[in-house]
Amino acid sequence: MTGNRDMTAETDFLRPLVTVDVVILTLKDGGLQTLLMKRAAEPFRGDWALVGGYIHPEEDDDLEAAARRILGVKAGIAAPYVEQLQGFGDRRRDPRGWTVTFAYVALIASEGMMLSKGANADSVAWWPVAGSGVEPALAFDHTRILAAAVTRIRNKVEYTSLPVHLMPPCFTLTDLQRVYEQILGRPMDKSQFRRRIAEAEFLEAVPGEFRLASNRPAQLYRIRAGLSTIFFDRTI
Amino acid sequence: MTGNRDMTAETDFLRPLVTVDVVILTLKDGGLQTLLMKRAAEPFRGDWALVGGYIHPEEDDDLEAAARRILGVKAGIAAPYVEQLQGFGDRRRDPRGWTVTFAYVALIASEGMMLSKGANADSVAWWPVAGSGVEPALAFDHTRILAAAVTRIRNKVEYTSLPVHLMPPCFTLTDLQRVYEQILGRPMDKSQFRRRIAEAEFLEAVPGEFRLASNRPAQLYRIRAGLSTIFFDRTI
DNA sequence: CCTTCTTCGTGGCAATACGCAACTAACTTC
DNA sequence: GAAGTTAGTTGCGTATTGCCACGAAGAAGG
Repeated sequence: MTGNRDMTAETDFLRPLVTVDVVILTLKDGGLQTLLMKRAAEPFRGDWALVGGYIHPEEDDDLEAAARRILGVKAGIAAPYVEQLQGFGDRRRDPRGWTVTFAYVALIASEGMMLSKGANADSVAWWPVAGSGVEPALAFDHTRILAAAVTRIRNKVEYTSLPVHLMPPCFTLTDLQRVYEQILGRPMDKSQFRRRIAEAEFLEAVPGEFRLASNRPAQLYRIRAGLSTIFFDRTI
Repeated sequence: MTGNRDMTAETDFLRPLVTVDVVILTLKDGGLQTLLMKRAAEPFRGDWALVGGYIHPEEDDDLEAAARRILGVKAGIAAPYVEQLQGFGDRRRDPRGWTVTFAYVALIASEGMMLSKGANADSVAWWPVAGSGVEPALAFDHTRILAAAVTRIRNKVEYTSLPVHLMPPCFTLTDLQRVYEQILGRPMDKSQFRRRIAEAEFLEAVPGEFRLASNRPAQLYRIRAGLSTIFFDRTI
């Protein structure tokens, strides 16, 4: 026992560095992909890592605001779907000392991703997610964080409308079904799928808009105004 | 812009105090109840608050270890079901300055709860959860944390075997059904309930053990060895 | 203009699951 | 041994699901 720890004033407790790490997921080339940055500084220099940064309490009102700011500054991404995943505070996760992180998951549509190089990385790239992880070993405990994120999203897709955040503003029901199928890794029945979407009533047809090809045109849909993620009664 | 923030060494970033707050839930008197401590110190002196404490990075291997240690030290509770809920880091949540917390949820069986008075509280009590909260206004943002915990647990009960952690080591299927009903607030069909439990195969009959009363005795069950929380295919 | 090709969107069952309620079982009490 | 109470199972009408097929709507090509 150190003896004096429990008697010290609150401000004498050990204070860690606090970061936010964001697992950015999108759908590219028929599967989930995540945005990683190659670390330019020690520790783990040269390793791939999640997009993350320190919280600036003076300008970040809360944790989600910090996540969104970091998303903008480090990856040039604005206002996607952002959800807190979990905190990680293992005392050995950072060789520099005790560092805790709040992990977030962000979903963005495949389009409109402008990648800007961060000050702390010399490279940014999309990596395909195989299983619940990615090919290279990641810095810190980021492999574990990524796995937790992918598991969370896969589970949630089973009973929510979460994949709409991976879609462009207008899309067809077939498009949406493909996205569900790619995330869940299994084919779904067209008839069943459309029944579920219809009774959840979170989409609306865009009047007069159709996707045209050399076949029957498909109705375009968009998310009904004011609605965020919908929870279905049962699995989709 | 302060100008010098982004150029400082990592160790110069603002470091918050880091706490763990545990929402302890049990089933008493026919409903969910949560364990609260009356604060003996400022701020919020005299207000009720969640059981919480500072992380001791030298002795807590990770966040869950800290939660379990605090559970033991502050509430005298050992080894129940513990799950991380969410992190809260709003810069205004603590009037003393920036403090972040990792909120946990703990479920314990109604029996075997020895309440010990913590150094920082002059009173400990169980409060019934009405809706998703509790009658008194809580210290800090604990009302919000409690609401998030109750919502999480209620949702999870719909499709998991989570309520077994609120049960004694041996129990009857009728007991378990009552627990589900009390948490979800609605009656369930006996036949349906037993089918779901049977096909999930996470319970085993305790051979020869029966609950005796002035009527037909009921088979006692226990959780099968090595199993934790089960996710059902559909809602129970 | 008519045939072919492709994808869209809906409709039609057979099989399964669910909700509901009755029924039997087992044990105590009077 | 009749009454009362809770345990545990069975049966059945109805709703939901899974699966597949059919018609619709366009482009392309002869």
